[in-house]
Amino acid sequence: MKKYEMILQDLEEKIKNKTYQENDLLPSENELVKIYDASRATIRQALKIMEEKGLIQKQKGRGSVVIASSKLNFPISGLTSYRELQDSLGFKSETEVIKFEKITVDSELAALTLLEIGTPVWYIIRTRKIDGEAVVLDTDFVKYDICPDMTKDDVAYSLYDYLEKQLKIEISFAQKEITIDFINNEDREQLDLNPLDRHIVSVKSHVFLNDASVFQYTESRHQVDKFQFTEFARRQKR
Amino acid sequence: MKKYEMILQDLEEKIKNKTYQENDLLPSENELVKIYDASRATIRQALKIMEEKGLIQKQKGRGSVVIASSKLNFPISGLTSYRELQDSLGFKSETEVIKFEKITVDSELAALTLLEIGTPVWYIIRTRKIDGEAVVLDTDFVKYDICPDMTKDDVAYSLYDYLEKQLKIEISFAQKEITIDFINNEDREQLDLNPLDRHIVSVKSHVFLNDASVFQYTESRHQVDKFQFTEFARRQKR
DNA sequence: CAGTGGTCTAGACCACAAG
DNA sequence: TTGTGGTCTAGACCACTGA
Repeated sequence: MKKYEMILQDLEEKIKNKTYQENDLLPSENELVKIYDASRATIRQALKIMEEKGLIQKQKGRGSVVIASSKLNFPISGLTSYRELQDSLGFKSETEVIKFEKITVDSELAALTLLEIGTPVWYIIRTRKIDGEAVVLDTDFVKYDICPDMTKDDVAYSLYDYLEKQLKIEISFAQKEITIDFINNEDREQLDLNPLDRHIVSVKSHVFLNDASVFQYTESRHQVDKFQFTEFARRQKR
Repeated sequence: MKKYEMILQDLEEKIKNKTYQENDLLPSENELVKIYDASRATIRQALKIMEEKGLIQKQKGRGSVVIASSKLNFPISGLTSYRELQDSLGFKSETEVIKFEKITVDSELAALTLLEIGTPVWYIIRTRKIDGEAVVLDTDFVKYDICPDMTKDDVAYSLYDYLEKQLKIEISFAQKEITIDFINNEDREQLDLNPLDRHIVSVKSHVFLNDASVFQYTESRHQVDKFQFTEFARRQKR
């Protein structure tokens, strides 16, 4: 393991431990240099990541404050898959695979997915049940060439788990869009919706690999009262 | 201006210019060292920021690819205020200040805002109109001590503009939560809602200063069909 | 004032991608 | 094999904070 990762891990542990408490200052960078026998640049790399994660807030001339994140409810934000989310919250959940087939991108689909016309893709539709109630409808288009041997069972568990852990594919970033759409016939068919509801939350994502190519397009449709999205956001300097 | 900021600005300009086109590789870090007469660490600092902004994707052993962001619709994400959003989209918008008064945080409000009981705060309610239609209802609690001289006119234009540009307050980060709530009486009163709608999008934010203290709590309630949220998210390594 | 984090330099070795 | 980005070092000066 890299040195800055070890330092990072140790500092995170000590924050969980309450060795460093909320609103305390961490040891100064120069002290951390001595503690971990590392250069200041290496220490700063670890601290940078902690700042991005929302664990500390650095202040020039003062030090690094441990952020009172326990006051805040939730992991923090980012690109999180359904299973990870459920695991972290401890809900019982099931996935039903409605459709699992190989198709080819046509012109209409190309505009939606940003994949090129003619690209073979897996076309996957799944419902997600929590406590027996179908609350999420997922539609996925995944580049076939990346994962030709994928099976129905793999996607029933977790698509991301299969791609990242089994195939060691490196997912790099995603562009997401959240909007509120009208409920359509398929939503009614597949989900357990309140008859009075007219709307559904739609989360559309383009997911990219390390080489900056699109490899997946997903739409997740969530029952409105089961939906929650949290984000830790740093203010952009312009 | 700092050296890495100048390099950053120049590279961003050259991407907008199409000097460096989408899916092209930037010059290598060692070439950039020569071009800008800087150390590699300084070059890397500029590139790091570009990667975080979603402008480039770095690849070990290959180089830095310019991301095809023009395929994607929208600025990118982050903590964005209403006026900035409207400016960037070129909509005509008006703000009406419904309430603007000084109150003191009681125990109920303390739990909501994470401010301490007894803290004096500005209590502000505003509606946002686009093309004459009231679509957003904002409720703000802002620490009074930070901005005692604030006026109704300041918040009618833009709260963030006043705090950041006039008072030079440095907003550091925010924790946001998006949920779908039931429409309440105040929503009906203040917003131009479809009578058939039962739900509204609620965006709740705790906003923090550089010293990691809460200084504002905001709830924005958006008419469902006018709401859109986009995010550029990098995959977290665990 | 002393100590902090922010910026910058010049060098080094490594793992990885591509030809 | 060559060149890339990733990691790491040892040093330096600066602007800022708080006593």
